[in-house]
Amino acid sequence: MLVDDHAVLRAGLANLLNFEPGLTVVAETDDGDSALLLWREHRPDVTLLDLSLTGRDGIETLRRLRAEFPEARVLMLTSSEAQEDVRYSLQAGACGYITKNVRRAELVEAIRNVHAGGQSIGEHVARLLAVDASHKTLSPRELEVLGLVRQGCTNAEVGRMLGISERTAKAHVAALLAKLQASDRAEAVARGFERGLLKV
Amino acid sequence: MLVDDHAVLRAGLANLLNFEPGLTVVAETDDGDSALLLWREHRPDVTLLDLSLTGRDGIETLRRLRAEFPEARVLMLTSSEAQEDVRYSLQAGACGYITKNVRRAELVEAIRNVHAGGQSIGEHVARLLAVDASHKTLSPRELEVLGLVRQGCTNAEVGRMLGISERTAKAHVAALLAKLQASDRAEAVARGFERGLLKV
DNA sequence: GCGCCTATTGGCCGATCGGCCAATAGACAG
DNA sequence: CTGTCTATTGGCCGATCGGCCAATAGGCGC
Repeated sequence: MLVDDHAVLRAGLANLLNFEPGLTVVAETDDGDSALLLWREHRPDVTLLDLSLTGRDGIETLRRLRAEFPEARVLMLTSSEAQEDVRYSLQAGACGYITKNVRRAELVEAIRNVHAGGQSIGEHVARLLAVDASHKTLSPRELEVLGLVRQGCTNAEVGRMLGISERTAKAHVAALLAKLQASDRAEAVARGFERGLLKV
Repeated sequence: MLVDDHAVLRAGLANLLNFEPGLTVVAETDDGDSALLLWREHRPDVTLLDLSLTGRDGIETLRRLRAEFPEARVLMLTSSEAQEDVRYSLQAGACGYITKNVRRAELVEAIRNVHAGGQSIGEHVARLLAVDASHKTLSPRELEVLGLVRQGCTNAEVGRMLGISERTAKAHVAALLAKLQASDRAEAVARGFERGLLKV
């Protein structure tokens, strides 16, 4: 099954995969919610899933799918190289993660691999994971603060928005800077985008 | 001709377009430099061009192609919705700009349109252009400063890096904040990413 | 040639930041 | 039950920031 918001890629992919012996595309959609419906209906052996979908995002769709069907085998096929995307995908139960610039043969191999029960991580992606592993994860609160800092909030404003004292906001920002290895809030925001914590 | 760093999409697209009466894919590549070579050799009626390529980026490739062959008709086909990407593409002489989540029929229509000498701007993209038009453009120097601010440089450091006084660096940062409508450097960095001035 | 934009620099100042010290309370895991 | 993590708050201070004033010089278009 194909789940991707690029109809052109889906069509092309379907065409391509159907020519591979043993592979058949049984369903496709650009929408996270209908992906769940289609999965129930078709029970595909392998699901190719993009991160950016029309409705709900790919990670959320993956979580819901795996919650309902733990046996679902999902191979992330996306163009995002953000470290957080990779990590959250695998944590949410994806069997693999490859970027869209793979060659045809690699994709087919990854699909067969996942179908056989294996894991498939692109080598480039594996490097991202390694880098990511050295990162400290931000707490939910810190993520919230990062979002406000991104909007230009001062520490006092962050405090007001979250109903906490300015002092506490400062503590969160300080934690942010340390975990993101940033020397000021501007760099912290940049790191947030680079790591995929912040989206455009 | 297809120029896109996603081999899978290229293959699919080629397959798909070759089924359209009157359309034939004569060449494809994932690399900006070889795109120029292939254009010279094949003189395609229409070139589909992505922004992210293996070597040189799409905008640069577009500029070089148009410089050498002003008659080249190029339709940008990309997943970027960054305002600057749209603007620079059209300024560099693209005949159209559509995002990869178009439906097949729309893509084919756009190709025929561009081939006939028209312009093809997706409606979603047109809205981005409208928003972008209200933006003031950053000077090259300001872009440079934004890049340093992103890295966490203080005004003094920016001055040192650029061989100018801290005071001048401050002036540039002040100009940045005004043009990006940001209240501090953190928000300026965020706006930079949102507008496509900064890349992950 | 005149005007606009860009790049450059100066002084001044209050607001804000980031780093240092230390402390309490709740949650969740081992 | 103990320990680690998160969230919370306080004071203090030098460094940095962003905004205000104004000025000069070069480039580019009308």
